[in-house]
Amino acid sequence: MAETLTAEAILAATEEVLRRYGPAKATVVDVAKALGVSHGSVYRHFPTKAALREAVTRRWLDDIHAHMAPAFDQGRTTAEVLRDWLQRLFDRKRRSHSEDLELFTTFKVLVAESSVVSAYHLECLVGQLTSIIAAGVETHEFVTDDVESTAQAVWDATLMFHHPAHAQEWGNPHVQEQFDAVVSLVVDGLRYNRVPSGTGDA
Amino acid sequence: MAETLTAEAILAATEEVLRRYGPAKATVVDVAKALGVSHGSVYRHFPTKAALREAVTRRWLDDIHAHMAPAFDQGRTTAEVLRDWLQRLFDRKRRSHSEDLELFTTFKVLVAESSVVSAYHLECLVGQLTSIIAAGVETHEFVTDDVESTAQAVWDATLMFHHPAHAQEWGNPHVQEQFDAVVSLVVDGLRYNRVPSGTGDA
DNA sequence: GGACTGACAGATTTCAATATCTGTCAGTCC
DNA sequence: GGACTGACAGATATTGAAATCTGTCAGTCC
Repeated sequence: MAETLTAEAILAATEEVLRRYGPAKATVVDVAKALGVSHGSVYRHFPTKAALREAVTRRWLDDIHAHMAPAFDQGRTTAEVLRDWLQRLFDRKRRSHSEDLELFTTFKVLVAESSVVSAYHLECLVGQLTSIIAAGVETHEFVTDDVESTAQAVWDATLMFHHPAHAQEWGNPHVQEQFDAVVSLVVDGLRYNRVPSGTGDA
Repeated sequence: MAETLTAEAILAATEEVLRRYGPAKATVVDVAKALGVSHGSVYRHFPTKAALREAVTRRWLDDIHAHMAPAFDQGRTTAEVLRDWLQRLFDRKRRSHSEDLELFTTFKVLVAESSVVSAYHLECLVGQLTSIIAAGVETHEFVTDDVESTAQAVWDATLMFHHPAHAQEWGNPHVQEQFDAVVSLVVDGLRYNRVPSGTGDA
C-alpha cells in the first residue's frame, strides 16, 4: 500500500476507470474506490472533476506529441519530411481509432470538453509543422512570407485526416488516396517556384 | 382548403414543423395536425418518417446547389473563379449558421441522418468543382492528371470551411484569414508550373 | 374506387420519484 | 499538523410507469 496518495496515482486510476466505464459513467467515486480511499481525498489533489479529466487528457496528448517529434533524417527533402510527418500523424490516429474504438471515443469526448486542452494540442502540433516549414524555407524548397500562418493552413487543409469528427471516414477504402491527393496539393502549393498570382499561362 | 393532399404541401408543412419544434421534437402527428388531416394520410405519400425527412433535406440542399451554380464570368482567371466559388460556399454556410442557428442545426442533424442525401450533396458540389478545375486545365492555368480526384482533394482540403462539424470555428475573428491561407495554398498547388517531385531547389 | 379516417400494436419518449454524484468541511488519526 | 474520512446539501442521473408516436389497415365517405 502506498505511503501517501499522489497525483500521479490518481491520474493512472482515472485513466483506468475511464477505460473501463467510459467518459459518461466514470465518476470521482469510482476513482476513489479503485484507489481504496474516500472521494474527498481525490479533491485534495484536483479542485474539480473537470480539472482531473483535463489532467488525464493532457497526459494522453503529451504522449502523442512526444511520438510525433521532429524527424529530420539526413538526405531527405523537406517535402518528404513533411509528407512523412503528416502520414505518421494520420496513421497514429487511424490506428488508435480502429484498434481501440472505445478509448478513442473516450478521449474524443475529453478533448471536446476542454477548449484549453485542445488549444494546447493544436499549438504543439502546429508548432512542429512550423519548424518543418521553416526548415523548407531555409533550404529554399518552400517559400512563404508567413511561416506561422502557412503551418496553420497546412494543418487546416489536412483537417479531415486528423480531426476526430471525421474518424468515421478513415475506414473508407479510398481514404489513403484522398490523403495522398490532399498532401500532394498542399506540398505543391508550398514549393518554391510559384508564379505571380493570376498569370499562370504556359 | 386544398382539393387533395399533395406531397409538396406535406413537405412545406414538414419544413415549418421542423423549424418550429426542431428535429428532436417534430413528429408526423404534428405535420398532420398542421395540415388538418390524420397522420395516416401523410403515409400515403411517404412510406416512413425517415423518407419524409430525407425529402425535406434534399429539397433544402437543392436550393444550395442551385445558388452555387457555375459562375464563369468573362475575363477572370480560373483561379479567381475557383476562389470566388469557395468563398461563396463559405459565406453561404457561415451566414446560415450565424443568422439562423436553429435552422442550421436542424439541417445539420437531418443531413447527418441520411448518408444517401449527404453523398448526393457531396456529388453535386464536387461536380461543380470538377467543372471549374477542368476549365482551368483547358486554359493551361491548372495541371492535373486526374481532374476528378483533384476536385475531391480541393473539397477535402477546404473541409473546415464547409463541413457543419466545424461551424463553431466560423465565428472566430481570424477565420477569414485562415480561409484565405488555405485557398492560396490550394490554388498554388493547382497551378501549372510545378516542378518534378523532390527536386525543388532554387 | 380512390382519398381519407381512426383505432390499434409495438416502439419510443416523457416525467416524476428515487438514487447517486459532486464538492465542502468539521472532525479523526497518526 | 497535515493526510485523510465521512456526513452533508444541492445538482445530476437513473428508473419504471404512463403518455405519445410510428406505421398498418379495415372501414367510411364522396
